[in-house]
Amino acid sequence: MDERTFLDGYEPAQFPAVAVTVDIVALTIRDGRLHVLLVERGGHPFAGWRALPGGFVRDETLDDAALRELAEETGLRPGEGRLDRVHLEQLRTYGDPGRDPRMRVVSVAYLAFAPSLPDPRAGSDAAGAFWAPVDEVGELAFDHAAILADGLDRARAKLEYTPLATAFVEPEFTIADLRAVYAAVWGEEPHAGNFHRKVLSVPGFVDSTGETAARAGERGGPRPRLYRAGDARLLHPALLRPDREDSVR
Amino acid sequence: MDERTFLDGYEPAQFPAVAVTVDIVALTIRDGRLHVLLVERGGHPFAGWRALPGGFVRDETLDDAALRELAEETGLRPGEGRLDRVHLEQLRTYGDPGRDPRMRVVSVAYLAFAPSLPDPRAGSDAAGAFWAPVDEVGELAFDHAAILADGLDRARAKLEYTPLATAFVEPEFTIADLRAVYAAVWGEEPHAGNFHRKVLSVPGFVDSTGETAARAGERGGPRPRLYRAGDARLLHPALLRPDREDSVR
DNA sequence: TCGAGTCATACTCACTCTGAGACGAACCGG
DNA sequence: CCGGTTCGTCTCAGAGTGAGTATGACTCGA
Repeated sequence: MDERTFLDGYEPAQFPAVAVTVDIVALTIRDGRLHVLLVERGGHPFAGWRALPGGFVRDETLDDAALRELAEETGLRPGEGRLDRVHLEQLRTYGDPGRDPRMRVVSVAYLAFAPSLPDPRAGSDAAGAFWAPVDEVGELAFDHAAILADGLDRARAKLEYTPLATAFVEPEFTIADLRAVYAAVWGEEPHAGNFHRKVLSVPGFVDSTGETAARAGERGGPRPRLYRAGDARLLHPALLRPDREDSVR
Repeated sequence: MDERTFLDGYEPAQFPAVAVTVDIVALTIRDGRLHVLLVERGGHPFAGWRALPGGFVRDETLDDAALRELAEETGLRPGEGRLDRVHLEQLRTYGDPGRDPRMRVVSVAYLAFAPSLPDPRAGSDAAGAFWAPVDEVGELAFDHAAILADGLDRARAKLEYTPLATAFVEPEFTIADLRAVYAAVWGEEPHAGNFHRKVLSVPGFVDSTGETAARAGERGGPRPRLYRAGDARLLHPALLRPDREDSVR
């Protein structure tokens, strides 16, 4: 029997019934604080609980499913306006039996980073979607609290060695804008002078536009220079976090 | 309707039919070269091709499924002998429609690191399993070449900032053993003196046993000291690879 | 219009980490 | 016993680091 004949007669039947979903950890910065996109669940199970946005995978790639769900929950369309500037990457897959009481559900979690997006309008699966500060999230449905924690860990780590921070700011930004991203995600303010020196010394992190902001900050100071994201994919040398003593355990 | 009533009447039916599998990128070092565990496929599709070991997920966690598949393909049992020293971590999930011609298959890939394991005996799903040097792998079935490439990238990167290298060596090892791991995975020999200094200066990377190897190497030299893996989970400072100019693109 | 406060940017300084090389002693095979 | 190899240590110059200071451009409110 050759491969053609085999495939024509193939009967996809005796594998366990499993549903595959995507869940999104969408992060943005509003008012200097890190926020995550949540939905309030309308139906069982966990009716009324907060949860990460997500849904079943259709006849599409996993990446496309994540982008579609993100678009549905925020009310924006892929490629429309600000949504095409979103950075999306696969985080991890969660598939413990029993994580969903209905049936076996394997969920591919995605991590999304975006400049401040408008307030979302409700999608079809959710009674409502909204941005919540990550330090005021509280309990979440399913194992979503663990997924969010993994997403935050990943985001904090990737700020160190990738130009990820540029995904949180407008296309033209100042060094201070970038510093505010690090402060919000890491929860501590980097030393302004050293941060400035390091960002400019890493090849390909930022490109100067030659322009200067039209106005200074609200509280004064000189008008800062404007930069665009460079073409680096990895920061070399990295911008390491101030000493964390969590290296051992 | 409360949640109990909802769940009792829940009918898992109208989600798309998807199969979930695990695929394993199992790496080890033999004769100073990095090897990956492969199987030769017995049945269609890709009959006769080489592939990564893997199989369907049963009523078990994804991690357990990966461990079970690894045990089946190597002929070792979990917890038996050397297999309990294997380091196993989730790599990434691959789910493009069409990656398997039979049906929609979402595959959760795992990365395994082990000290040199005995030659495997064939599992049930595979006509045979064997270790192949990673630089002589050639074409693989499905999208397994891409999975392997992602796994190698991850392994090379994790050597820098985690004590992963200790998973490739015996419980008691010399600094030179460790250096050989870095040389095999990175493809270049680190500077012996500097490597020695850095390994010993990173807190928690290795602990001295106080012992000395019974014999020196085949080609002479003093008898090296023996070490055990320390309790660090992250290396601080990291052992960075010699300059790679792939940071930009 | 003026003064106090804020901030971008540049610079200094002491310290640490790094790569490259050198060296002596221990140990191998022949 | 000898030549060659390796372990472990040391040195040195250069790069990167955190912490602090300095200057002048800008804000707001008096």
